Amino acid sequence: MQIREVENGIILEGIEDFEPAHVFDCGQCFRWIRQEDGSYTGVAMNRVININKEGDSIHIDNTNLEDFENIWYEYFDLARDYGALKKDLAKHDENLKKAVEFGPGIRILKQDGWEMLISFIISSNNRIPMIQRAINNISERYGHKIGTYRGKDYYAFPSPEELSRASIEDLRDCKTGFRDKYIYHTTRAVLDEKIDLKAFVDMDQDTCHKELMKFKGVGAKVADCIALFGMRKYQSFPVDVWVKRVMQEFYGAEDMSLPKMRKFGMDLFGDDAGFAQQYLFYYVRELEIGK
DNA sequence: GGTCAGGGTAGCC
DNA sequence: GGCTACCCTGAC
Repeated sequence: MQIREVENGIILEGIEDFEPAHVFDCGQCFRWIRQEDGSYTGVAMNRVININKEGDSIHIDNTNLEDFENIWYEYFDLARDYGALKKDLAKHDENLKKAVEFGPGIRILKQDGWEMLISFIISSNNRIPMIQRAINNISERYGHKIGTYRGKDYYAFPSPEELSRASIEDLRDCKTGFRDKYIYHTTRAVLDEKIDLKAFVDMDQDTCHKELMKFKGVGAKVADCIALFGMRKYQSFPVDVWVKRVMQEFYGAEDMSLPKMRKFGMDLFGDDAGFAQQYLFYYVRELEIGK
C-alpha cells in the first residue's frame, strides 16, 4: 500500500481487501451514507470524510496525512491482513468460502464504544433507514457541529454529557421509539456510575458481554454487536434474524434457541467468529437467502 | 386504515 | 435456560 497526499485528502494506492460498499453496508455502521457518485460520506471520530474507490486506490477526501496516520489507519483496521484471514475462513467450509467471495472487501471498523452502545440500542427491532434517521436526529440536536462538507452540515455523535441534556420525551422526538427510556437510563448509568467504556476494550469477551448486558435495552445480540464493533471483541457472534437464517439454512441449526445458536457459532468459528459473522451476514442479507 | 415484520428485549416461568 | 408479550414505526 502506498500513500499519496493530494489536495484536501490522501490516496491509498494498491490497497487490497477494501470495498466501500462492503464495509459500509455490512451492518456495522450507521453514519456512512452512499452519495450519488457512488462514494460514501461519513461521520466518525469527530470528523467528516468521504471515501471513494477509483480502480484499486482509495481516495479519502477532507483529511490529511496526519489524521490518516493517527486516526484512519486504525479506524479502518488497515494493519490487519484480511487476505490471510479470508484464506483461513474459506478453508473452514464451503458456505463461508462463498460468503467471503461475495463480500471480499469487508473490514470491521474500529468504532467508538459509547456511540456503538447507543446506536445498537436504537437498532433493536428497527430498520436501517430508521436507525440512521434516529442517530442523525440525536447528533444534530445534542452533538456539536463538526463542519460543513459539500454544502451540508455535519454533527458529531453526542458525548454522554451532551446526550444527558435530552429527556425521555426529547429522545422520543428523535424517533427512537420505545427505546427512548433505554437510551435515557443508559446515559444516566454511564454518567452516574462513572462507567469508562474505553476500559471495556481491555476486558475478556465474556466479561465485556456480561457488563454490556447490564444496560437497559441491551440483550445478547446488541451486546455482541457493541463488543464486536466498538470493543474489539472479535470472538463475538451476534445472532440476528439474518444470521439465524444462515445458521438454519447452512449449518443445520434448525431447532436451536438463540442463546444456543450464539454459542454454536462461537464454538464453530472460534477466535474469528466475528469476522465469519460479518461475511455471512452480508452474504445472506444481500441475497436475501432463507427469507 | 388494519396488519405485519423489522439487524430483539424484558420478564415471566 | 426457554417462551412470550410487547415496545414503535412505516410499508403494504
